[in-house]
Formats: sequence, structure tokens, C-alpha cells
Amino acid sequence: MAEEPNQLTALANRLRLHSVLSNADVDALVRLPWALIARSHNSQIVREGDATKHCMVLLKGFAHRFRMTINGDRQIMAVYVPGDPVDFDHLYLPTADDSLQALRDCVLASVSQDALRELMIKRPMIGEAIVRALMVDASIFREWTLNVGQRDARARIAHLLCEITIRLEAQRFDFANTPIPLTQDQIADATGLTPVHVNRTLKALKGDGAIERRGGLIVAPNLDVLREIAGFDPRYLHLGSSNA
Amino acid sequence: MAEEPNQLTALANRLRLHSVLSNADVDALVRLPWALIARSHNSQIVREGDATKHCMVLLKGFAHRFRMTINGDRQIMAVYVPGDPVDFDHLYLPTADDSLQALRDCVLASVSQDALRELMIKRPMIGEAIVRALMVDASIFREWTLNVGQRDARARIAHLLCEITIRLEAQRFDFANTPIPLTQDQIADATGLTPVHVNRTLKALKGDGAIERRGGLIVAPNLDVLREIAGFDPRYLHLGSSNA
DNA sequence: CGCAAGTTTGAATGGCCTCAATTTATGTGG
DNA sequence: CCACATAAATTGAGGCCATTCAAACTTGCG
Repeated sequence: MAEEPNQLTALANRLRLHSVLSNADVDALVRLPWALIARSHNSQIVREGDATKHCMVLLKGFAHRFRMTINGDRQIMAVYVPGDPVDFDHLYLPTADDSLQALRDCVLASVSQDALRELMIKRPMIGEAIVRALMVDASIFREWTLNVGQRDARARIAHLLCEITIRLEAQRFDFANTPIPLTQDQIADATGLTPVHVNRTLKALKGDGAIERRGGLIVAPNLDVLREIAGFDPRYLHLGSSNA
Repeated sequence: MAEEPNQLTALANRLRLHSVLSNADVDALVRLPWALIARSHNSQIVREGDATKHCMVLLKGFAHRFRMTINGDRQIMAVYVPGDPVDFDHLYLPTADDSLQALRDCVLASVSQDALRELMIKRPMIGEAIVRALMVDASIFREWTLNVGQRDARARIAHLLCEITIRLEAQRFDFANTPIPLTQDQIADATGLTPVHVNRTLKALKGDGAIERRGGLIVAPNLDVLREIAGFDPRYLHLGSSNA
């Protein structure tokens, strides 16, 4: 690999968090035709109801997935970090049931579904790795339901921050210095709380030494405190072993 | 089909809610070796942490999927009705991250994962149908997060009842006369409310004519009222068209 | 008939929300 | 580099939805 590292390497590494891929598989994956897409802060990536012909991999920046009630209340369903496939479920559901939006300026790789499906057939291990990644996502969705349904504001916010930090760490980000890419409004919409209460709870968490503020952003350098407050059990992330 | 209808026909019909399967596909599917499993009211079907070698299809009765916090609070993640594949995600995640329990006396068909994987390779349309069903499940998980996070108790309970009723209807149950298979405690754990408040909210819903009580059980014969209260938008169920 | 499970009701408390206003970043153009 | 506009964060006061605690009632069943 003396040449310029391919952008899709990020996806390969992400898949390898949960699956074993041969070097040949990875080579085939990164040779897929892809297009770079830039999206600025807050712009839409996918809109609910869209018929999608492409799948996106987040390369830089952060994005989130959300859905709204008839009353206009927004629930954030997922926060994506670089390397994450953000809408590969559209391989199976041609109509988007959620919207995707950039949390920060983003760069994404867009891959045609046809090319992807062809590769998944030709290289079944890649197909399985992609579906496995989607199953891990589903486990995370369920944990969010538990989080919002059963934990109080303190533990709920701590759990969210904990998850994001651990996922960043898993993808080799320096979590102690990577700020959480969420505003307090967004934390509110991800946890089912109001921004006002999020603000007060964050203040309390800072008082406990669970988080710090650097230039208006939240960082979580001492994960252990946060873990304790959240009652965090990482099993749902399935990070322990490949093929689980 | 003059012979005794195979039990796995229920699974085939369920898959056909979202996917197009040829008769040859269905024939191959129902010829899978399977074993009948009976589980009585409240007994465990799968325990979190289990390494699973089989997948289950619910044939009769009702079951639910749940997870617990460290404090022992339970969140119900899904309610399953006859025909539903209840743990096919274990095809991709060898360790169960949730527990499954019978809501009522249940009959399930157990299929070995090896046999299932073999069939999915031999008949790709079946493989795709199974993964598509899992993706619809994931969409439902996300809707539950929205439900618990954004709706008040009234709409939240109405939404839960609405979903179960519509899913029963989709699988040709007589929803107007099929009682909701949940106790008030279970509704509480599915919605993130307390049993006491569920009881009071149900009383209010009955007052609105949204639900009725027959022999201690809840039935929802007039779905429209429930839909209105829930702000129910069925798109997330992907029932409109096959292959979506 | 008596236990067990589930339902129902009351009273009091509290966690989180609502409304409203102020302060602090962030960014832009002159 | 400052003035201004905009987005985000912060703080206060009051109120309500849902909770907690406790007890009584109903129903199904061995």
C-alpha cells in the first residue's frame, strides 16, 4: 500500500470492527467507484421519503439521523462519526424513513447501490460484514430506546456522551481531545429532554468531573466517571470480538 | 397445496409483507427442517448473552424482547405477533444482546442457523427478504425511540396500541376482536411510564372511545380514534408496497 | 375458597417543562 | 478590527405531568 490511501479505507476499517475481512476483500471494497460529496453544517444529506440509489459513508465531520412527530418534535436516532456507513439500510428499503443531516461540515463518499450489491454477491464476506454492521446499528437503536425510556436525565446524557466517546475511541480518535459534536439543543433532541434541562444537567455533570468544557464544547477525558454515572454496559456495541 | 399447511408458511407470509418471493422460494423455505417449541406464559425464550445456534419464528401466542439497566429497570423493545421472526438478527450477531420472553403461552418454530444460511445462499431472494424484514424491524425500533422520547403518555400509549393493532391486521388477524396481549405493567415497560400512570391514561383513552375493555383485556375496535390521538404515521412500518 | 397476579384509586412529591430574559460565542461585512 | 447579526448557552421562577408510596379491589385459577 505505497499509494495514496483510498477514502473507502475508512469504511473497511469500520467493518473490521465487527467482521473479519481478507485483504482481498478490502482491496475489492476500496476499488468501488465512489464520489466525494461535501455537505456544510446543518445541510440535509437525505430527506425522509427519498428514493435512494446511493449509499453514503461518512469520511469527515459528523452527521445525525432523525425523524419528526406530526407536531414537529424532532427525535435524533443516531449520531455518526467518520467511517460510519450512514444509510446502508437503503440497500434493502428503497424509501428513506429518516432524514440525515450534517452536524458539522461533512465529507461523504457516495457509492451506487448497484455496484455495492454486485460486490456483495461477488464477495459474500463483504455482504455479511455490511449486514452485521447494520445489526449492530439496530442494537444501538434499541439501547437508545432503553436510554430514553428508563434513565433519568443525568444518566441519560452521560450514556449518550459515553457511547459517542467510546465509538470515537474504537475508530482510533483521540477521545480525550475530541469534543462531542453536539449542541445542547441536539443533545436534548437525542435524549428526549428540553434544552434548558440539558443545560442544567451538563452543569451538574461538570461539577462531578464527568465532563469538561473547552471553548464551548464538551469533552469527556475521564470516561470512567461518565461510565459510572451512566451505568454504561458496552455489550450492546458488540466491540469485544470480531464476528460478534 | 392440498396437504397439511406447513407451520413455516406463517413466516413466508410474513416475509411477503415486504418482499416478493416466488412460489419456488416459498416451497424451499417451508421445507426447511424445523422443530416445534412450546413456551408457557412468562418463560424465557432467549437470554441476553446466549450464544445462539437457532433462529425462532413465532407461530402462536405473543412474545416480547427486552433489555435491562444496571438498576434493574426493564425496557421492552419489541412486541412480536404470530408469523414474526423473533431473533433472526442472531444470524449476524452470535451473542444475544436482548432477552426474549413469552407474553402468553407460545409456540415457536426453531430453525438451525446453518440450514438457514445455506438456504439464503442458494436462494438469494430469501436472503434479501430476511434482511429486509430485519431492516423494517430496525425502523420500528427507531420509531419506539421517538415514541418514548417525544410523545406524552396519552399519545405514547395510543401509538403503541395502534402499532400492534395494525401489525396484527397486516397479518390478517381480526384486530377488532383481538385483544392487546399486554398487561399494564408491560405497557409501562414498553413506554417508559409507570404502571400507575398507564392505568390512569388507559382510563382516559377509554373515556375518549379510543379503546374498550373486554374481560380485563384491551381491544381497539375503532382504530381511527387511536390513530388521531397517537399522531400515527404508518410509513415506518413499510407496509405500503412490497420491496419497500 | 384462598392465593397470586393484575388492576384501580388516593394523596403527596418531584423531576422535568414552560416561559422569558440575559449573556456568551460565532461569524460576517464594512 | 470593530459593529452588528445570529446561533448557542445560561439563569430564574413557576407550574404540571408523571412519579412514588400505599392500600384496596378484582379476577383467574388450583
